[in-house]
Amino acid sequence: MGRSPSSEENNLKKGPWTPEEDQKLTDYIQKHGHGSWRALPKLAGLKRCGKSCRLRWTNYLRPDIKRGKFSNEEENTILHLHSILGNKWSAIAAHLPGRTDNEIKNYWNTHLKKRLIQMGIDPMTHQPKTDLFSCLPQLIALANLKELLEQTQLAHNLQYFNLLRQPLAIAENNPDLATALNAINQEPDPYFSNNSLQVGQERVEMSDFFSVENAAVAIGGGGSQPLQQQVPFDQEDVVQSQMGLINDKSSSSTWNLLPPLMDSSASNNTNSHENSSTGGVSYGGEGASSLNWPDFIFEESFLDDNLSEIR
DNA sequence: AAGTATGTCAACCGCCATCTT
DNA sequence: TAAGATGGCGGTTGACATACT
Repeated sequence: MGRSPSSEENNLKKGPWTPEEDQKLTDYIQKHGHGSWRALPKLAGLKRCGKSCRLRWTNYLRPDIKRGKFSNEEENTILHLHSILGNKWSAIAAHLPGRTDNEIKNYWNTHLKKRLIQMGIDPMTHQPKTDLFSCLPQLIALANLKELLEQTQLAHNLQYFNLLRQPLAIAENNPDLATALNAINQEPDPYFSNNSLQVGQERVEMSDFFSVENAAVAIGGGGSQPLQQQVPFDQEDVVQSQMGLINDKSSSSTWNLLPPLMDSSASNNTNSHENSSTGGVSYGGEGASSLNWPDFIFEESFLDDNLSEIR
């Protein structure tokens, strides 16, 4: 293990390759193959480390390297594979004949990544970015609620609420439950008694509340709305919203996880050739303003990830 | 025309996995 | 089995080109 001695330690050359060096390296490899990269520089008459030679050959001098602009198909392949593989540039390069991992990595960092960011898509997850700032009030409210739950054992007390809301009718037909209820009611409870509930330092009368939602407001949901309406308790609703299946602003979920959809009627005319060449998928730049989300958002992997969470 | 900002990409660095002894 | 050697990978840097003021 351990790293090999640096170039400076061995008085080896660094920096850009000269045409003469390129020629020496190419000539040697074409004659003898690269063999051991460590031994190669000496045999080829180069004052470079083996690693530098390997890099120069694999990324630049190799005869099968395709140079020039990436095609739309290549871009789409990179985007698709990156959504599956992440920053596995060599694995992605394996699917793009003639392209090197370094080239793909550079292209990703200088073009594709920026484009996704502009589209409001997280370049790492390939999913629409959540806007933390717009969610801040809800997040703070949730944090407050969590703290209160821990402090007052509210969760424990909510069980009493639920029992008190429904039990008698059920218990009539269920002797075991009736017995259990009796047992519970005989135990003095520090938080709930005499139809009132201890919430932090305050005692709240049960008659003020008929639902858990109202209780949530009372303990500092932070707004005029019931907390249930401020946070996406319905996970499926959120996922559907993420996938663009719900565009109804009156939906109970107020977390808008998608960046605003844009009207593409104008750009459709000017970029129809690009879209047609990419199977209707437009990844950004001038083609980014599509009314619909790019197809890769709806790919199986994306859907599976999200749907599995709510299963 | 000159200076500055920004973009691009070849090359390097350091880490890790695998191979060899 | 341990330790060194080697190749490969991903992140980062810095020189150069281009755009902007």
